[in-house]
Amino acid sequence: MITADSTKILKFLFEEELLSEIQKVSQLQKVPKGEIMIDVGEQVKFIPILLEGAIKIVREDESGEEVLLYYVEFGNTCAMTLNCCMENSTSEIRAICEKDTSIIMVPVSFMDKWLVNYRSWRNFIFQNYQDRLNEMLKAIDSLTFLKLDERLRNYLKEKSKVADDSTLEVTHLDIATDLNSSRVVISRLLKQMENEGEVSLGRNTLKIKY
Amino acid sequence: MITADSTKILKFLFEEELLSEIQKVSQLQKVPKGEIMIDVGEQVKFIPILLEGAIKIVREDESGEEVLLYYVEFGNTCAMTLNCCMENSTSEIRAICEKDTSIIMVPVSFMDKWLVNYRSWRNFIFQNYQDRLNEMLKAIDSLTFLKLDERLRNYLKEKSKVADDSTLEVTHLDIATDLNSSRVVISRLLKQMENEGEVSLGRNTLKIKY
DNA sequence: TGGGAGGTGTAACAGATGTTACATCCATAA
DNA sequence: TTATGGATGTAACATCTGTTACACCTCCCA
Repeated sequence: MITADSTKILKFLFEEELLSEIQKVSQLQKVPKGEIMIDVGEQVKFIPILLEGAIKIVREDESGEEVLLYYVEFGNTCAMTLNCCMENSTSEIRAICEKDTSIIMVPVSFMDKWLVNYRSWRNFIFQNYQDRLNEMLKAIDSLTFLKLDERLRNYLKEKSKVADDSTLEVTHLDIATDLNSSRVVISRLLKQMENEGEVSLGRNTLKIKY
Repeated sequence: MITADSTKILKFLFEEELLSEIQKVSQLQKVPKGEIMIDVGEQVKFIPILLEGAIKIVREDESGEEVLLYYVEFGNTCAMTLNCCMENSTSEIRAICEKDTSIIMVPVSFMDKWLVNYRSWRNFIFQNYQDRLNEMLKAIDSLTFLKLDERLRNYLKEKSKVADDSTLEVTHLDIATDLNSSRVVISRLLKQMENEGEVSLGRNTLKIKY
């Protein structure tokens, strides 16, 4: 059970009746920046809907190497998670809070009933699957067709969009991890970009200039 | 309208009543090996369900470079296509017949009604979204974490599984295109694999030894 | 206040992949 | 039969990315 106020900002997504159902059965969770919300191998029994903040979704292989897949923002859910909560399998991805975040947790048991009863719920679920497929496609494009310098540019642009700030608080190592590269390589490329006037660099910060 | 026989082999997926609805409203299409079924930028107004054969799904960038995403086989549909037929957008991918193929084309207008009325249809659609997301994840893993020689091995294994034959009819250029690499590089790696006894090479053919 | 941990800069080198160039081989159409 | 185009083999080289090593800086805590 959560307050009606919490769900009100989702009224552009769901009809009144569904909103009050959501409100009745869900829990509100606040997760601070940097915290791992869902980790690889965990069971998930809730459908998370993002009220505020942003979550970054990361893939990890057996040897512990990572790569950033995409961000989930306000009003969306993570289809990769739907995946595992419907199949009763474990998470293939890690979800990390990029900002302080509030999410509504809907028990997965309502999924099917709402699909039948609410068109808006069907739309929501499908829209999310489609958005996630498109994000994955973008990730594949980037990995396949772009060199690291372009991937880096896109990464910084996207990250600054999510942060809504052209100054980012990141280390070169953070970036290297997200791009599955190495710190030295990222430092090299960033220095080049600085020389070209694309960014300015500082300890733990980086400003994108337009 | 198609014959009842055509849909009978899908009875492990759908209940009797839905099967007969499908039969009433669908069209059967046969597409020969090598033909492009759906191309980038095309509108799709049918949900394709594969009865026989296999389809390979390929991503292309603006400059015409390609990469293989995954195969769709018997009893499945292509979620990337669902995507575009539901949103009324155009296809982001190309679908090419890997073998002679029969598909049922279901008009997209039935999608929503069946979602409400048939649990088996809901399961089918969600299972497909999830399978496709997992295939995309596999593609990302491969592109991110593997060197080209391992990607090549996986590619050959997968292709031989789909063909159900350890002898493949392919040129080195075909392979290079699917992996977004270059012919010379693939020839080099294949020659190495031949020297290690992993494959034997011939003109237009390649046999995988175990 | 001194020392350690983590962040950044840079050079030198290694390995993987892509490119160019050219030879040869095979199948088939003229 | 010969000519042509596509397929393959191979060498030499270019480029991108990763690795290792080390210097130096900043911050914070003992």
